[in-house]
Amino acid sequence: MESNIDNVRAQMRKGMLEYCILCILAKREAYASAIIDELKAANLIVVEGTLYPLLIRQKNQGLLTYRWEESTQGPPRKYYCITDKGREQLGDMDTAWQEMETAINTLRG
Amino acid sequence: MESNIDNVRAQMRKGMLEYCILCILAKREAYASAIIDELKAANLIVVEGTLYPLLIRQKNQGLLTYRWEESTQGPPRKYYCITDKGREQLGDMDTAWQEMETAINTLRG
DNA sequence: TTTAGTACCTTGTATTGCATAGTATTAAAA
DNA sequence: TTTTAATACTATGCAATACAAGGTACTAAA
Repeated sequence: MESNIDNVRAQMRKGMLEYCILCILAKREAYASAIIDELKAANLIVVEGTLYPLLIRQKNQGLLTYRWEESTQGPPRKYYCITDKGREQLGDMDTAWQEMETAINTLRG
Repeated sequence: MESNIDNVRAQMRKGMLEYCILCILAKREAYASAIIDELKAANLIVVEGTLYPLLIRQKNQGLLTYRWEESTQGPPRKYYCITDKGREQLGDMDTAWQEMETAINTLRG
């Protein structure tokens, strides 16, 4: 049986990963593995099979673009960067996040 | 077409309502309509069809109990109150929430 | 006795998030 | 030359949420 808190975390995380991706790419462009590393550094464990569909979806929504860059350590890397539309969406997400923080503080206080 | 921020809010909210219910009931027992009112006061709009199944599930998980109380303004009310197990779960959820806050601050900072 | 207000509950469904598992490509290392 | 490590990508499907819509039942007032 799965521990309860794991499920709680999983549920809370839903809808947050897209926000996290935009947060990362708002600071600098990055390729998938680097994004995964940064998420891991923030204690959010994400695997490739989770991240790629998200990146593709955000790219298709016009929130991201990408460019190829050669690497001496394997195949070319796909560097994603945020678009103007992506920054706009990120602003909306900041707002939503702050509202959620406010709501929790109101209820918990 | 639905506005983007509404969708963002909806996604972020997923998984948060159970936490919010426990937050409310940790302060005082309440019946469904009162819970909806308090959620609304925190800018979280929830309808009955959403709340009732959640309350029933949390009751079945042993997180809540309830007692009936007569009302002079209509049918009896079902007052829910949080159990010890519910407070334990609430503690886990507080932890998960704080971890999420930390993660976002790390990524956004 | 009908109507309005309050309260509780159920069912079905759209959405969709994301995990699992597997494939393909490149270059360096053995 | 073969293996390994790093990277990119796809397909499939489970699990879970929250909402919409509809139903039941009790009380009091018109």
